Amino acid sequence: MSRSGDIAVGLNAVIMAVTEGEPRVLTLDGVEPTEDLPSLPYGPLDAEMDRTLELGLRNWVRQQTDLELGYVEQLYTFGDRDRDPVHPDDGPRQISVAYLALVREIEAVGGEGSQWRDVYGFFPWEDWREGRPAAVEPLQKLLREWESASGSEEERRERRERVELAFGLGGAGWDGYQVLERYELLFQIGLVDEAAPAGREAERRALPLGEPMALDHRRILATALSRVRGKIKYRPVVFELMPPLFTLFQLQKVVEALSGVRLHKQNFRRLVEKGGLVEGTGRIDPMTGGRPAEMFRFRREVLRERVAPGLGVPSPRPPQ
Amino acid sequence: MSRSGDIAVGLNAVIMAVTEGEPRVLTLDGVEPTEDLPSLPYGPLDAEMDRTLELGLRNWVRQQTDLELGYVEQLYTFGDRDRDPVHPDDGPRQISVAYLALVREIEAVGGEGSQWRDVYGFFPWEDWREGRPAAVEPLQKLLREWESASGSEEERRERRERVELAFGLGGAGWDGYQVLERYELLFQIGLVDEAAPAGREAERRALPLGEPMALDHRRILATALSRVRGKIKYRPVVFELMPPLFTLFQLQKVVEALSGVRLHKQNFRRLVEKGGLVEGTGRIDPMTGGRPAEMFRFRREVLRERVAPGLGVPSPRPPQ
DNA sequence: CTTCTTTATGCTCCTATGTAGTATAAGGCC
DNA sequence: GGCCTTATACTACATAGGAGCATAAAGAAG
Repeated sequence: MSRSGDIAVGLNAVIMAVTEGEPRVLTLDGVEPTEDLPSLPYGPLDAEMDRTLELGLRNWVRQQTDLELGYVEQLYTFGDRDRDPVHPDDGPRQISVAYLALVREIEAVGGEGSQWRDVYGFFPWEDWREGRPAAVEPLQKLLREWESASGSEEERRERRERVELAFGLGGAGWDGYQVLERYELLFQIGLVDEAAPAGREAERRALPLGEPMALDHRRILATALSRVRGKIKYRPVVFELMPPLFTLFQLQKVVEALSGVRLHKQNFRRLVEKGGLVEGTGRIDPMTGGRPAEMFRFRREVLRERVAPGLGVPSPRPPQ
Repeated sequence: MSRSGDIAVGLNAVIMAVTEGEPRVLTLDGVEPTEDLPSLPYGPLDAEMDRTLELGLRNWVRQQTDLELGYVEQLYTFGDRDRDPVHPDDGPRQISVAYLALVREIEAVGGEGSQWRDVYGFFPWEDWREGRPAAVEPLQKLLREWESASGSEEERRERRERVELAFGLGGAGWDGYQVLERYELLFQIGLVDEAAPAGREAERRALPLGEPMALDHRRILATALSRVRGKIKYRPVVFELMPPLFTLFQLQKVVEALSGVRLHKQNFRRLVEKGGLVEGTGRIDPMTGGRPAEMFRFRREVLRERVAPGLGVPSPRPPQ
C-alpha cells in the first residue's frame, strides 16, 4: 500500500444524547475555518500514539470535551475529494473515519465552543412525532418538479424512483431508516445550503430545510441518525442513553425521539417487558403527573437469551 | 486535520459470488509479502486520481482482475496498529477501507494469482446447512475451558457472557449474524492461526479451524459475511448474485449458501412471491431432475412498494 | 370529601407473518 | 404404467404486532 499524493486521516465523532425528549448532538461552533457554521468534533489520527482508531477518538474527545465516551461504534469513512463544495480542494486529501457515540443525558461538557444542538434542527423533515412535519409537503412538491424537469424519459424514471424510494411517495410509506438517502437527494438537487450556497437562496429560504453544518458534517450526522434508527430495532442501544433507573414512559420517549415517530404506549410496554429487556425494581418515580410509575432497569441478561433484542418501530404501512 | 506520523490509506475488496451452491470470495495467492497465504485484493488510494473511495476501488479492481463491479458497499475501516501480529509494525501506519462487492456467478477473472475460494473454508463453523458443523462441538468445549481458566470471578463471568453470546450457548440460539464476534473471540483466545502462529500448533491442528489468510484479511472477510447475512434480511441484495432469470429453488440455494442454514421450501416460495420480490416469466427451466420449474425475475418495483424488502431467515430459536 | 385530570397498567381482539405438514402436478426413466 | 424427482398449491397452527377499552392510582380543583 504505497501512497500516491498526500493524505490526512481524521476522526469524526457524532456524540448523541436525548434530553427532555429531544435528540441532541454535540457540536463545535466557530472553531473551524468554515466560518460560523456548527461542526462535529474531530481530530487527527495520531499514527504513533493511537493504537486503534477508536482509542484515538476516545482520547481526543476526552481532551477536548472532558467527556468519557461509553458506547462507540464506527459509522462510515468519508473520503470524497470534494467534501466541501464551497471551499474547493487544496492541501492534502482528507479522509475521515466517523464514529457514533451514545452518552446518557447531558453530562458536563468542557471545551469552549462545544454545544448540544437538536438533531431535528438539521433535519426538520425527519421528526414525525407530531404528525407529518411542515417541511415535507413543500419538499415533496419540489421533488416532483425536479422529477419532471429532466430531459430524457430514462432519467425521469430514474429520478422518480429515487424520490419515491427516499420520500415514501410510491406505494411504500415513509421509511424512517432512509435519513441519509433523503439528505443526499436534497443535497444533489441543490436544495440544501451546503450544496450550492450561491444559488437559489430565495427558494431555499422559503423552505424549512434545516440548519447547515460545516463541510460534509450534516451528511455524517444523517448517517448517524440512519444507523441509530436501524440499530435500535435489533440491539438494545437505547439503554446507552438512559439513566440506570427509568420509567417505561421515559424509555418510550427516548425511542420516539430517535425514531421520530409516536408509539403505542400499551404495546410498547408489552414489547419491552415480555421481551425481557427490562425488569422492575419496586421503586416508584418522583412523578410527573398522574399515577406514579415504577422504575425499571435494563436486563443485561437479555443479550444471552435472545438473538436480536431490540425495540421494533412500526413499519409505516402504505396508507389505505 | 494535520497528520502525526506517516499514514498510508489502502482499499480492500471482498468480492463475493455464489456458484454451485457455495459462497466464494476472490483471493490473491502469493502476491503478498506474507508468504503464501491467500489475501484479499487491495490497492492504494490514489489521492489525486480517485475522486471517491468507491471509484478508486472500482478502478483498480477493473485493472487487476478485469472485473466490472456492480453492487458495492463500504464495510468497515481497519486501522489498528498491530493488524498483523506475526509481522510487527514497521513503515507507515496502514489504514484500510474495506468494501463488499457482490457479483453474479463467476465471471471471467483476469489477473494472475486471483482465485475463487469457498468462504466456509475460512469459517467451517459457520455452515449449518448440513446440521451442526463438526467444528462446533470441539470449539465449544475449548471455549468453556477458556472461560474457567481465568483467575478472577469477575473475568470468568465476562468470558462466559462473551462465549454464550457469540456461540449461542446461553438461552439464545446460534445467531448467524455474529460471524465477526465469533472470529474475534477465537482470535483473541489464540486458537486461530493468524493470532499466534508460534504457539499451540498441536492443539490447533487437531481442530477444524479454517484456513488462515494474510494479515487481518480473515477478519475483514468475517465482517463481510456478517454484513451480507444481516443485509439479506431487509434489502434484496441476493439478486445481485443471481442471473437475470432463475428458478425459485436456485434463489433459495443462494440464500441458504449465504445465511448458512436450510430453509423451508414452501415457505420460502410464499415469502418471495407474496412479498412481490419476484415475478414469473412463462419460461421453463432446462431442468435438473423432476418437474420443470418456472423461471422468475427480480421485481425492481418492490423497492418502491415495500419499506424493507428482504428474505427473512428464521431466527434459530432456543431448542425446546 | 368528591370529582376531574392525568398517567400507569392490564387485558382483549384482530391481523399479518412465520412454521410445518400434506397433497397434487409434471416431468424423466425403467 | 409405475416409480423416481422436483415443483407447486393449500391448510392448520403458533406467535408477534397493532389498536382499542377498561381499570388503577396519584394530584388538583371544587
